[in-house]
Amino acid sequence: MAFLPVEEQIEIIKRGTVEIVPVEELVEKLKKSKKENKPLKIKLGVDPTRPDLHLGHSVILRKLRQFQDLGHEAILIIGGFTAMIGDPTGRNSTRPPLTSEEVEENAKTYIEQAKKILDLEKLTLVNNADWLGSMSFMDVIGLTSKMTVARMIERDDFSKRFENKEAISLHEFLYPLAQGQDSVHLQSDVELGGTDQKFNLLVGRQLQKDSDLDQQVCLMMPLLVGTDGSAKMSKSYDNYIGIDENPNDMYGKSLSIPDDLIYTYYELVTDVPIDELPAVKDKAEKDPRNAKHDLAFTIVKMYHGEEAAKDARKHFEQTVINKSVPDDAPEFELTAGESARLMDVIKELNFSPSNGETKRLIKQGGVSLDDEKVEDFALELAMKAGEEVVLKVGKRKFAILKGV
RNA sequence: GGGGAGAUACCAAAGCGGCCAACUGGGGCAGACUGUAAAUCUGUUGUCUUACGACUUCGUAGGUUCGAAUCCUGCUCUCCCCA
Repeated sequence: MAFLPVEEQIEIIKRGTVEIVPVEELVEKLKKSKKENKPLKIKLGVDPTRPDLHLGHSVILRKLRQFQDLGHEAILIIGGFTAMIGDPTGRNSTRPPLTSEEVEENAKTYIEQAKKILDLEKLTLVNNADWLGSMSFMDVIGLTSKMTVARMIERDDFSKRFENKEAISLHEFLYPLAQGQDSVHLQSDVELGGTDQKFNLLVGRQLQKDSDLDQQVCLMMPLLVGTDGSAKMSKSYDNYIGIDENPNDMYGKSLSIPDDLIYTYYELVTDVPIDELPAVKDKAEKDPRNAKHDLAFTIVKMYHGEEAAKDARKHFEQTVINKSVPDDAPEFELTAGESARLMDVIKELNFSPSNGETKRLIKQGGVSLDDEKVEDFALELAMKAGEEVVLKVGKRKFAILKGV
């Protein structure tokens, strides 16, 4: 395929990026690639430790996809070997290493989800255990000689852990080197990573130079702030929107982001064309309510299709705005004439993890039957045949109880 | 190799023989409010039990005691200082 003019490529590549080091080299590489009609090798390494992808991961995967669409070669590295070390980046404690079986299993799940974003047909998929695993101890020592202790411990995450008197295992120092070695092996032209990966990406550049290779350009994407509006999106902070999540949750969670993140989300996680972004920004400021609903709709549509997005919008309007029963509330059958404890019904519906929790909910007015708050937690239900009662637990758990 | 400090619920962090299911903050959940699953305010936050209460929990295994998160011993792990 013919490559787009370099300026146009750059414009697409720059969308949402925080930093490209050095950008001039990227321009040169793109020029050369176009001239020789040879795609660039774009590297992205992923750690198969947490296989649940969310919008935060999508930021960088989408960037990789954009390179694919521009005709370049996307190389996704499953960090099979590095996962057995554990990336210390941004961590305040040592990661537990994985076994190779776990890695394989996680990698499968990862790809299963990543295919929603990447073009698998055109993707080069590799596992760094294939080359890192066969290095000799001597090779490893050779690698370590290229890095100084001072450089390692001046890194934020290490120095913080050091100051906080937390453990840093020696093997964690090898992580950036291993990642850099990937770049040497693949002879990558560009490596993608979050801003927190800057150090690791730069090590790749250095190691390539030491091996007399062309140096990769490092492209850093911002870390997407999660739905809480403060910390980066992460499963452990529970402020994430998973790309595999059901449409209703996806829609609702998207709406829960603070208003000032609306534009950022449009820019980083949606396909809204670049030339429409200014208008979107304007709308986000002037009409945040609708801008956010549009955003939520767009996100659900991307991962579940238009129909699902419409349904999700409807569900949200029904449950949250009108506080009424959603169409998709599950039904729960009760034998007519027999009494059943409400607490048990709630437990069977999985609406509450324990009876203690259920009591608390009831005490606080969080449970209602046909819009009437339940006050007695020992309530016994006795349904007549054909009777229907709407049970609401908490903010958004609904069920239709049916007498059978 | 030597010396010292520490391990508490989802996280952080008090408690240091009974009043401790364990202060406090964060998080979570609920109620009110709201364009919102945002913000704010209030309440709540081990399991079982209608309730009285019972049971499990303070790194781990034992021990002392009427009684232990709190005292003693072994073990595991972590941190600091010196070499």
